[in-house]
Amino acid sequence: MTLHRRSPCPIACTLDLLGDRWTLLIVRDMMFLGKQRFEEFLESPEGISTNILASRLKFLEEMGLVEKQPYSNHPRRMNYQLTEPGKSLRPVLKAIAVWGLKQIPETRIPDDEI
Amino acid sequence: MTLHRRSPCPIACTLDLLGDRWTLLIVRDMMFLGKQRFEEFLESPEGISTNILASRLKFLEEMGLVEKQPYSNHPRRMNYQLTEPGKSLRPVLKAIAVWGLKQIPETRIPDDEI
DNA sequence: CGGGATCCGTCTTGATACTG
DNA sequence: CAGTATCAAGACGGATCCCG
Repeated sequence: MTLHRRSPCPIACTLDLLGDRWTLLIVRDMMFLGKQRFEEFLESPEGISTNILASRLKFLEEMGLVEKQPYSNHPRRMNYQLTEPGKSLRPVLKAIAVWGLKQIPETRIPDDEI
Repeated sequence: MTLHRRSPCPIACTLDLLGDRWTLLIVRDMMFLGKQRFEEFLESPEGISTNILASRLKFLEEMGLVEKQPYSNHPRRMNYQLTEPGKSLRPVLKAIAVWGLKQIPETRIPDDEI
């Protein structure tokens, strides 16, 4: 969540935004698992905690990668969806997944993930 | 530097290894700028500090992504080079760079970077 | 001089408890 | 259900020290 830009390098800047252990997992859940609600993200096996999830969702929203909308007529039910810039992270997640599958033993794509 | 595996997901596992603001920048310096020495990494504009650099280099070595060798006949001069698994991160860095260039304003590839 | 290790103050993370 | 408050633990950064 660093907002200070360390250099003009696109790799450094992207890592400033997304270089942590959680942010891209939320994007993964949205992109490949179709998750949209706070509680759904909490259910992922990595076990993100509520304050981290809230702060990352807010940051993704501020970055314009995610949009938050009220869910139909439920009072406090929120819906998080990837924007087009958010969806454009797909090749990044794909490259990371491919590398992990090849280089890290015993990683695998769950059945419900594309 | 988390060694605890949160899930079998290749994205989560890769983020456990490389999901921080510094590790992939060292790989970038090796891969695109041909840097090989401690002092060269320190010179990058992002300004990594010596303790962080030392710990990340050690971790990359432990992961088998980097190899450390004595430099010719200089006594303590060390040489850090990417192994084949390390070099296989190229598509990941490429995808990150492409995304950053397109989505983050005022990022650019320095002239000396490919 | 090159390559770290160590200390220390600060900032960030994350687990848990709590709230509307 | 969807978060916020709290607070301990860890990561960062930078200065300095050390060692061949």
